[in-house]
Amino acid sequence: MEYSTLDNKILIFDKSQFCPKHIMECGQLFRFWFDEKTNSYKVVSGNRLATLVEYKDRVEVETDDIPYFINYFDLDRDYNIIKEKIKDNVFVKTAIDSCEGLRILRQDLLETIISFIVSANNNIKRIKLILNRMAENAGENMGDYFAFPTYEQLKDKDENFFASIGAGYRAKYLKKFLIQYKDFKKANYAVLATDELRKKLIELAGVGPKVADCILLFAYNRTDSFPVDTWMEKAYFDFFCKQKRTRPEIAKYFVKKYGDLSGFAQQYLFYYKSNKLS
DNA sequence: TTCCAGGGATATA
DNA sequence: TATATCCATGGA
Repeated sequence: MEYSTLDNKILIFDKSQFCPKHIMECGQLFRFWFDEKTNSYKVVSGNRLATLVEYKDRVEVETDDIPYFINYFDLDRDYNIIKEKIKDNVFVKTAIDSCEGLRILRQDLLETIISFIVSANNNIKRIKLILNRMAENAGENMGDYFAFPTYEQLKDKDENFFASIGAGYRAKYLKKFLIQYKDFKKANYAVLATDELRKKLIELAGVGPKVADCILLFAYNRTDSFPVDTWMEKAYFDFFCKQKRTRPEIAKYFVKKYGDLSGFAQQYLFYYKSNKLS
């Protein structure tokens, strides 16, 4: 996709490939805030901030770290080619039309794993609440916002800390995960093939098949993964096939169908279904 | 009051 | 390997 930079801004004129609302509100990240007064989104990734301001003819991404957010927003990928390739089904076509300009982000690994451990059997509003309280109570105060906590800031927190910010029964998973994470990070599993990497992720506390697929897609950019949650299970039965399958089997069904474009198809369908646009 | 949310861990067979 | 049950919390 074409874009340019000017001072502390990234300028994007092709709004069909970059819509702040659709990128932010599709459930792949949780630390963002919409400001009605300025019609803009603020998004925090780790300790970095970007502000997305939408105008009639363009979107401006304001940030102090332009290279980081060029990668974060995956700006060098052409989504119009992808959209054309997966429009094989009227529901996918309708889903894409409902959220054109959605992009899959390249997010920080630790923040993504923690976010999706918290997401299990939870709703987006409460996931955001829990993660923001985690940042406010353990992360660095950056003035206008709180950074997501680093591993060093989290590793000595006990289970009670995570319970106190509302994580519920996931508190013990988070504590156990942090103990496992040091060796996980050291192992450099990023070189593994997607299926092997998924197995390693599932060994982590609080990470099952669905959460692993979210980590694969949103942190490792493995677009040959297809997270199946309660909404995608509904989409499968409503739009694709009446045959009863478990969630991992539904995921395999879609990966066989969409291959390396599975993750994109999944995000369009998730946005469409979870926002009850059908 | 009951159901549900970007499910996972555990027990049981 | 396959199924059933339990799990904190808060909004609908």
